Amino acid sequence: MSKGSQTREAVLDAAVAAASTSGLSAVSIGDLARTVGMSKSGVFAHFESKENLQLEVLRSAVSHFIAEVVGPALRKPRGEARVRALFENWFDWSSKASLPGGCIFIAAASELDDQPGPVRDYLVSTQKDWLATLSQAVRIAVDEGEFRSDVDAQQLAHDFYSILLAYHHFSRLLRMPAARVRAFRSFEQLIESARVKDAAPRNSRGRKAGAR
Amino acid sequence: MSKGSQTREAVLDAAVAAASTSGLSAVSIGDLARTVGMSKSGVFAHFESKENLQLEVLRSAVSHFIAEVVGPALRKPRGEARVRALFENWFDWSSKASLPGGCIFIAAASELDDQPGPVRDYLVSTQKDWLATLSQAVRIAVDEGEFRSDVDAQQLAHDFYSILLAYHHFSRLLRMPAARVRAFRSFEQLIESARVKDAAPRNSRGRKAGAR
DNA sequence: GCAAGAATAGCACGATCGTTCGCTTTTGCA
DNA sequence: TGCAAAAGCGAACGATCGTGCTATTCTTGC
Repeated sequence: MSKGSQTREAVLDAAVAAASTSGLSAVSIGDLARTVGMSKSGVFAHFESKENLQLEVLRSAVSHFIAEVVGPALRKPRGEARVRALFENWFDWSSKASLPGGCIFIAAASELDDQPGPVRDYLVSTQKDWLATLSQAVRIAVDEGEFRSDVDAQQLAHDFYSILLAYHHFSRLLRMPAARVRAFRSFEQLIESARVKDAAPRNSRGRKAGAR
Repeated sequence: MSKGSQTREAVLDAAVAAASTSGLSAVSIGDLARTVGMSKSGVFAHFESKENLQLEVLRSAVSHFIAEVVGPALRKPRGEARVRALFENWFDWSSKASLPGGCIFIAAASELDDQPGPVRDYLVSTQKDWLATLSQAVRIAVDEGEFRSDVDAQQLAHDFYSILLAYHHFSRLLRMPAARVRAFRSFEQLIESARVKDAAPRNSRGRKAGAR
């Protein structure tokens, strides 16, 4: 890797960390230069504009997200295991050290929701991709016979998302230690209610056979 | 009301609206002065500092919230009706015209969650109050015999909150028309699972008498 | 209707913002 | 090893930020 893209990545890493705590637009190029030990113009030269810097920050975060959350989960077996991995990896990602302010996408979401432009557009597209990935994993679990066939995959993905949003809110703003427990309790409850109930054959409602 | 506090309120109303879309710290005194048709120093004179202005913006939003959400709900009968009113009023509040960027507390929450200081402190205290109000209403519904006695009031309040957070996220960022439907579906499901089930007496688990 | 006091305007300040430009240093390939 | 290209620096720009200070204008109680 050339020297240029090397420092460029260092700058982006610092910018991602800063943006997760202070927000995308609050990260100034001057601050950024100071934390990486460069001149303002030296930093600026790597990005044609501040808007482009913000885009690159999100892009960098996305590729980390894919490498640390989506990738490992896709290596898990199809079905509930993969759904769990997606959620748990996501959870870990949002509280890892390199994101001192929590999940940068959640922070960016409420910052950009009324700021039209390419940065918002990109964020929206990544969030749609992520929602699609989640509901796709749920649909696979249905196909594999682990989740009930009447499970609404999109609604379940939506519910997973809402758990993480609440965790973010309660743990970061209110510093509630119970937030993590509550989040996983809600998650387990959702999984439980989606599962095919093998142990309750007395139930009178029609059910598909227990798959494999 | 004196002329002073009159314009002061006009400034605050404009500031609340602006903060709901752009965030508290993105609202500059210059912009504010322009929208209300005053000079920068004229606006500034009403607040000793920008930090104080932000505090007053939140305080103003809180008193509106109490007047439009909490107050009317407390006038409803104790029990499920009041719980419903709290949630629905909250929902309406977060999408009313004077808050073009949605619920200002949710916006402020993710903006301030890593910015220590009096503004954050105030926001945290109001959010704790609101959570307490919600779970108190749930507890009353339990006492009245409308909700099951094993309902975890805090968890339910937490779940209500998470529905609204998700609604905010999906409707504002992703502009999903289905967000509202999903939110109310989740809400009804929570209410349903909290309700005392009069129509299912065959259930073997111990239950209290059907209370009035 | 006038005087006292509140409300607002005008101007200036230092700081910081994103951005540009010309120059120097460093890098990497022939 | 030499040299073109890449990378980084330093200074400066216009704009805007929050915040003072001093006038001037407007409100309000008598």
